[in-house]
Amino acid sequence: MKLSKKSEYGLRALLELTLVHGKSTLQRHQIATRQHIPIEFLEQILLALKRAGILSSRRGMKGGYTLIKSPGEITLGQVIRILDGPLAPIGCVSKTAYQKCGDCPYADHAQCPVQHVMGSVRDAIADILDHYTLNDFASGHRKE
Amino acid sequence: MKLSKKSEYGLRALLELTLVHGKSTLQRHQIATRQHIPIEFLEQILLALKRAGILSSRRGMKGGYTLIKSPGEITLGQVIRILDGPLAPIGCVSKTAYQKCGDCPYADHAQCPVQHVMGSVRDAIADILDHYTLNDFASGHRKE
DNA sequence: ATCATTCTTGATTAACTTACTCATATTAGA
DNA sequence: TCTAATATGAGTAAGTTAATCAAGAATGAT
Repeated sequence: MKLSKKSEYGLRALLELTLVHGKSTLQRHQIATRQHIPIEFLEQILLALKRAGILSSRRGMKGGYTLIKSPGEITLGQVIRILDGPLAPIGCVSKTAYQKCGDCPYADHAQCPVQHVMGSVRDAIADILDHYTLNDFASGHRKE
Repeated sequence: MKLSKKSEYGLRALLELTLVHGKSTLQRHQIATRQHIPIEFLEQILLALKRAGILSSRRGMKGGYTLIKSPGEITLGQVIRILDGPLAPIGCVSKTAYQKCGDCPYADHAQCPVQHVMGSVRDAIADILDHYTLNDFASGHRKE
């Protein structure tokens, strides 16, 4: 049930970008020093987020990274799915990346007790993270 | 956010023991074949659960494993903590195994946005798993 | 007592994942 | 064209997961 460093760093990097959103861009070394993230690892993370359409970048002098969407439209759930994969504790209860469990002894999957509990765990996690935006994150509390 | 095979196997093994609880004991090979679990790996899991005081065992002919407590008193949260460690997504929000995050740039930990969200995720997970007993698990739904 | 059966313990391992690092592009601005 | 920045891909050390193996110790049956 762990959040990887990759996701943690990713969230912290996006936090910095949220704080300056609309005002300026940030370069990787600025993000790295502000959040104590190893710079080369941070780079990979930023590029993954870029490929996923969450931020854009410019090279050369005056280059840097910016959020491409408004921080109110990006949820932590989206970010963690990009960097860590599905939120679900096991593949067979994932809604965004379902995978059937090969060795499950329950022919009728709906009867599997593991699937039953883990389904509710997944829903509880997703309910929080898919409604928690970068704005909520930056202000320290969820809106609504 | 993954549940390990170890915990999954552990839960499925305890399910079998719950089904025969009060009636008979089960040997490791019975559990292994009923739930398609590699037998030597299962053994490690059963012994960990034994050391944790959840089940007892007898050697020799007519040996086997039994639940030492009533299935209504054992929660999935307990089992997963034994086999996988804390439920919390990051150490700094664990209530049963707190660990401060060394590189966190927030001097005042209560101000850390990551800690804030992950705290509620932890609570949501624990709220489900710490109230879900082996009885609920075996019958496929939570009591209350 | 002895033997087969079953749990017990500890060591070992192959494959995978995590968290990086490094080298080498490529692009943009001065 | 020189320099500051991002881009890309390969490589790696350490740790975790999911087992496997071998040898020991307790129990019951004969």
